[in-house]
Amino acid sequence: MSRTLNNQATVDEQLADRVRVAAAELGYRRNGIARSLRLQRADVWALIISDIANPFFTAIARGLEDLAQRQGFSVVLCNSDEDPAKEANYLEVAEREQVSGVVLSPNRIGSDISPLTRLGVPVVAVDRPLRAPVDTVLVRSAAGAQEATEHLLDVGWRRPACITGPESAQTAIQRLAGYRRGLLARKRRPAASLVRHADYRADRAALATAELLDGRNPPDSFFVANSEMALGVLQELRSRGLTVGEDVGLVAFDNAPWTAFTDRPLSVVDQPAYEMGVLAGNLLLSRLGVPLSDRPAPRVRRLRTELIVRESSLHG
Amino acid sequence: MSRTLNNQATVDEQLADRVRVAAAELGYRRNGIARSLRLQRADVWALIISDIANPFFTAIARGLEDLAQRQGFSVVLCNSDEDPAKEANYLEVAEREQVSGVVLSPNRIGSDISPLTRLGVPVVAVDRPLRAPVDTVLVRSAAGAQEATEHLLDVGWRRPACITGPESAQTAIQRLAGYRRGLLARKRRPAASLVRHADYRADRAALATAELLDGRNPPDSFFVANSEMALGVLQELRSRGLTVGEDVGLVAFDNAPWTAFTDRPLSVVDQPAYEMGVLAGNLLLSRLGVPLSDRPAPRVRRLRTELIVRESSLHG
DNA sequence: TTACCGGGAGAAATCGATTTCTCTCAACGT
DNA sequence: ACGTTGAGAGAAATCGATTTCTCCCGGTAA
Repeated sequence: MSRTLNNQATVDEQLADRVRVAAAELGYRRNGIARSLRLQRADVWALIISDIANPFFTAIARGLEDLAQRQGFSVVLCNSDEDPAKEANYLEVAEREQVSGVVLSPNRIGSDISPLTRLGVPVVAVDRPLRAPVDTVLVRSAAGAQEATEHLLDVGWRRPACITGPESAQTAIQRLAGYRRGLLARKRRPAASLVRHADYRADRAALATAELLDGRNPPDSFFVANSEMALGVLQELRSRGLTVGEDVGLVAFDNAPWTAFTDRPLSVVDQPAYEMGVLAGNLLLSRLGVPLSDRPAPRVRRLRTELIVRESSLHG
Repeated sequence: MSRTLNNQATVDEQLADRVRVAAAELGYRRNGIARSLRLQRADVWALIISDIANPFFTAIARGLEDLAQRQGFSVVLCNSDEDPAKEANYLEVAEREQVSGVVLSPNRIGSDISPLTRLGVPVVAVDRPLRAPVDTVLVRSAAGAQEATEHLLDVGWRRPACITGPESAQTAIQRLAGYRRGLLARKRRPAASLVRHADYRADRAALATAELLDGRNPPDSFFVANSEMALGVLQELRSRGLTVGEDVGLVAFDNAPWTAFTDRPLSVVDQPAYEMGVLAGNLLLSRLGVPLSDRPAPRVRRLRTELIVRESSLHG
């Protein structure tokens, strides 16, 4: 039976046919659980992302899933919701269910994945680094931020501010660093008074914008570290009657679908999220059939962003 | 061992302690696969949604997951991507892995879930009905559309158009029907020339908008059946120099995060997506421990929408 | 004192697909 | 004609947790 259904060469074709016919007639369905138990693995990957409502992560999910599907794997999507406890729970679920691979956007750099690595389950970190030595897919956030900042300066804005994420987030740190480098590359001196850490949410970004604009030496433009915060910035600017791409310059991270449709369309730093998902899947694949001892050293891949200039960064 | 770890009453506490200590020392981790094989079920629910990039569905996912987590279940999220083949594949995966329940937003009313129901795995349909007799969570789309249309008329718009989804989508049909009822309720005669079926995507909605505006008797306002199409409408209006909430009225389905931040903020029909997820989970729960024969007849729950009036529907 | 009852724990069966083992039969070479 | 080889297929072992079966022993009642 097993030999027939898995198309082993040693089975007489005539008998195999009879088996298949009988199986079809009886409505036989193979039990994936029993199969996994015997094979010590499931044809399932887990993708544990930190925010299912963030289009950036859902794009990663699509990339990973399209690849997985082509390779005969299914993807279990889990939402850790930026909550370390939930993340730990899902890592445990992944371990218990013996998925064959895990892609994770870790909440903290120190997230504990040892139960998985101990069992030889390959783990790939995406978007954020992990202290543990695993394959990692990152974005050249700093370079993207630098390019965005230089762009603002190049089109004529003189005092770009930076609204970045929480200090606990690697991506926020990188984007701030890139902003600073952009200023330096254009012979401007970075000023701490032009930098605000928000929490990647719209509300706090709106507050930060207000603060900046009410400061002694207000900025004339903004580099914003993600698209949700850009919404907050836009709101605050509008409430003051300021138009982006005219009175104020704006570039934000993330090429969310709606960014092309706001008034004015947003200039954005596009992260190759879909490709990140595909790449993470390929890294997983490259370790799947391979015994622990033969596995290559962990690799870190850094993908380039692309600056998409629309209208919000135009200089009036 | 099993008795200890599952806290059976019949185990001597002292022995149980020794077992637990030993288990901890050896780094014992229970094999969820073997457990599922024996118990003939996994503590996993599958949620098969049709578009992971749609905030409406991710909100359903959050609701379902929060409930599941409280009940000790994990949620496997699968993305059918409006593709019947993918949907069928994931239904099969769910069957093979013997998940204990499935929540599905079916691509077609005729989607075949018989393999699951035959095994006694409860299925709940969300957002869209299924011909098969299962618990279903729907939105009172028609009522929401009617309310939105009446609102447009009540604030002074005289010729609202309707841009709805494809004719194959139940939700699109419902929303169109609601639009018609709204007109009739205010003594207006629905005109086919003011109705367009787009495909729930921005591009086609932009085209439809252009068509309507270029018609002989153009509309002065729009009821749009989802938020992504609203993006397309906004784009087309802006390219013609028309401002919503001033020159043109607009109400759209879906309270997406960005709708509050566009210029002007969009008046929307808010669907209780999170609650739908919770409700679907509760329907699943109510059937889980119950033998097939004792199960209640399938129930259909219809949730109310809420009209959120912002500025895009204001009459100039 | 003997018979019975019941708690507790070790041993064995169970779940279903896969893999390994073993046996049969036929073909081939010497 | 006999021994060897190998293909093919049925039987049995395997994966690991749970559940059932069995047995032992202490306590209680007759």
